Amino acid sequence: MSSPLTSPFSDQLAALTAGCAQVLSEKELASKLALCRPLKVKLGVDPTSPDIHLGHTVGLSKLRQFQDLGHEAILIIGDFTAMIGDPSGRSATRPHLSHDQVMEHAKSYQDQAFKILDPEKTSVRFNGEWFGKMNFQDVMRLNSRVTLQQMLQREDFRERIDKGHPVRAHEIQYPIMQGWDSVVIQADVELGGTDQLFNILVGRDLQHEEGQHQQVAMMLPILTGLDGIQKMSKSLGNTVGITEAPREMFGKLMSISDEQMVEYHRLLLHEEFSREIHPMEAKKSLAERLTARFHSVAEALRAREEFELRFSKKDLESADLPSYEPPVDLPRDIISLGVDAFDRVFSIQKSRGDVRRLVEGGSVSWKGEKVTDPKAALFLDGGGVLKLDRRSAVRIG
RNA sequence: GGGUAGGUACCGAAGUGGCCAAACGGGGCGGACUGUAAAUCCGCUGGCUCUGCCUUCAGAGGUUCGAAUCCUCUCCUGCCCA
Repeated sequence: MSSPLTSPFSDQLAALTAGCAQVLSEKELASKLALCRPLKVKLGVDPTSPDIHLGHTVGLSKLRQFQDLGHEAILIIGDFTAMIGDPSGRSATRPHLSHDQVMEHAKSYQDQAFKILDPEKTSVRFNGEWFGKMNFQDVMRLNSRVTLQQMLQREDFRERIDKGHPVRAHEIQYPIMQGWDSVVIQADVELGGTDQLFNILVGRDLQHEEGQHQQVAMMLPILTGLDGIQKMSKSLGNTVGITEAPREMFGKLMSISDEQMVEYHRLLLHEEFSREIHPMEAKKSLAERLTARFHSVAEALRAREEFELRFSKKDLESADLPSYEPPVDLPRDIISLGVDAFDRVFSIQKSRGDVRRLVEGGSVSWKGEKVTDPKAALFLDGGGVLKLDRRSAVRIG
């Protein structure tokens, strides 16, 4: 392929806008592309948690696409903005993070982002670089460029005000800061989820104030999390992390609803979901392909086989389960064993009450036999499989 | 600064002296059914040495045989006024 920058800009336009929920505006993007120079394309991430999940990859993939077409990818790590936390799509103030916490997250964030981006061609900028230097006067000057009324147009602020929920003054700084990032790096394009529209438009306003060309806003659809309702977000516990083990990833993807498959195909595989195939087959294929993307084809296939063995055929005996060796001094009653196994093998803290409920609910089995008596003691000699809940089972001995 | 309404479990929301570990709804978890889908049905949803005991109803004291409920002070939030 010849240098992408020499290709007619219209070729790029179609490819770049594909998959976008909204582009403000395509016309502006077209004229920027017509300049036949690498565009500065900005994507901001806030390291509010240490891991990148599939939801993040939607934007990162789009950024990668720009990169591959010869544009300049600028990944903004919002070490300062993360301390505020984007109030987008939230009905409550975010918990405050310390800068140290944020910087810890930032490192792994960056590493994980490079699983998608080309590290050689990515400029990574921390917005603490400029915000850290600002004094109060600078902050006031910046704030004077926007009006309170503008900030309050944001629907989530409005909503909270209407509901009588507090909106703290620092929260309205968030869009201003995100906008200022664009001014500092002189962004030509900013990518973001549709919930970022307001913030990105503030960026345009500020750029205009500063006499810069305004960035094009490219809004990407937001990936729904595993609950099928809310957006994928670590704090909602509905994510698939890109560093998760193959079988975790595969298993989690198998739990999405049929309706979500359309969206997952479109946003993650960039293709239309075919209704021709049996939904379960389609889902397995989806799970396998995505697992392969972050691991390997072989690992993905193995994850699939494991899944089929374990969950479709329910053959726990042959499944590759983590082994568990209970401490010698641990009582052999089902509750004690369960609590200890959850803790040691899965790093899940369960109370004795939790495990008791699992037992009473009929979830626990030992060597294929249900154990429903919370007082039952297991005779472990000879070993066997201890199933704890839907997803957790261990092999003893 | 003044007035006023509030702060209950993951969330929403009852309860206003004992029958309150706290109704109800949502969410979550488990089971049945399945395709780890959806829908539906059933159970569970503070901790424990579990027919009982312990810690919870913003926080600290107090009244009382007994408090989420009454009193005092403190902290926090909304709304109205300034």
